[in-house]
Amino acid sequence: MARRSDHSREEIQHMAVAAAITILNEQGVTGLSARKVAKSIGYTVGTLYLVFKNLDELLLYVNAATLDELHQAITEEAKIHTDPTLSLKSMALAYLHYAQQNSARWSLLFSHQLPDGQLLPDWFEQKIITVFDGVMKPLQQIQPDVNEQAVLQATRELWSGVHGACDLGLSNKLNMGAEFEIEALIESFVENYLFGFAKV
Amino acid sequence: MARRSDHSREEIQHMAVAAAITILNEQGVTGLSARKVAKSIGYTVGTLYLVFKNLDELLLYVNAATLDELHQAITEEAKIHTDPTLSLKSMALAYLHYAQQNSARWSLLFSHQLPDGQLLPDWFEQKIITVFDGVMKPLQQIQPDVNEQAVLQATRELWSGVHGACDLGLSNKLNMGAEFEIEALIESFVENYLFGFAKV
DNA sequence: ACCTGAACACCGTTCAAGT
DNA sequence: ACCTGAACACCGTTCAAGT
Repeated sequence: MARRSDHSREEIQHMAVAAAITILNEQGVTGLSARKVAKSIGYTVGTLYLVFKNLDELLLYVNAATLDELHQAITEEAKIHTDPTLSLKSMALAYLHYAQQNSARWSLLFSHQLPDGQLLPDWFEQKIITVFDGVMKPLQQIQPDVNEQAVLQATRELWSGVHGACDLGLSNKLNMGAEFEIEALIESFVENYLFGFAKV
Repeated sequence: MARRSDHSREEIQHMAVAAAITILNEQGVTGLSARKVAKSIGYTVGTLYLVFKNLDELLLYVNAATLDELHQAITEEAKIHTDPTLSLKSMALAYLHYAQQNSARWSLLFSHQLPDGQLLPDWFEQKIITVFDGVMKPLQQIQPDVNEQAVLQATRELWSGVHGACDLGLSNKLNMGAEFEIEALIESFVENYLFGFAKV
């Protein structure tokens, strides 16, 4: 031991991220720890700190992968429809379904906060922008003459709503009776918001 | 030691909840622990487990107090205006400001999940309903002829949006340029949604 | 009956020491 | 140069023992 060079720095990083995702899926957010990740890739905890600044940095890479998958899940839905309202509705439902099927990863993506008030790195912010861009296009179709700044803001307004509904819905904080379903709520929400957005 | 009876069960519970709130305000969610709460009220950790089933139960009471305060902050705003749209706008802003000023407590309220998939106790669900009731009244004013089921759902649609905007906005996940402000975004969101809600 | 203190099984993070 | 193993300062939770 104590000198192996079985894997490069980058290989260890990738292995760790993959292991973390598996642990998240199997044991949830609270089941994840640096020690478990290290054990699962056959290294000591110390090695993880040779390759990542700390656990937060590892989680950042995990969240980056989640954000990429989320983006893919949403935009795949968008291609099917030519009507922008239908596109946005099915994108919203795709967002919900991704959250339902990957609840631990989805919840880590939004609950994880860097310490102090450290800002997210630029390449991570870029990924967020890319997701919003996918939502923005159908909105531009609906209101082609409005200035870009307004569409940018509307994108965030609409997506905040979809996100909030998924978040509260999946954590049972909407007090939904059996009477109404989260899918129907999200569809109706998108409809109502878009009607207001199209009013100008 | 080992037999004091300085305080009743209920007194220790209240002291613990108050201490937890102070720690949350001073050290944030990650700074809170059962051991710190115990130390701060002058008891051993073990005593906490005589009075609460576990840490989750203590946090539930902390969250109940937060929910009460949130409700009060929101409904105080509602009384000032007679116009329902203005009421809902200022309620949304009151929600945002409470979240900004009590970020640790607000974030615990929504991030805390009971283990397994245990359901929230009835008295806690009742508090959630009470908050939604405050939002529901102005919506009923806007659409007095629509059935209650629809207004119930619209309440959740609207409030999910406000919640999502606060959540993403305060955790810097909206990728807001300096160009637009979270307050303006929330006001515009409420306007757009209500326009769609009033369309029927 | 009430409370403690120590124990158990975990954490994240660091770093001297080994090869 | 790369990795380990042990240490440090923390966790939540339990429970025999003390008064």
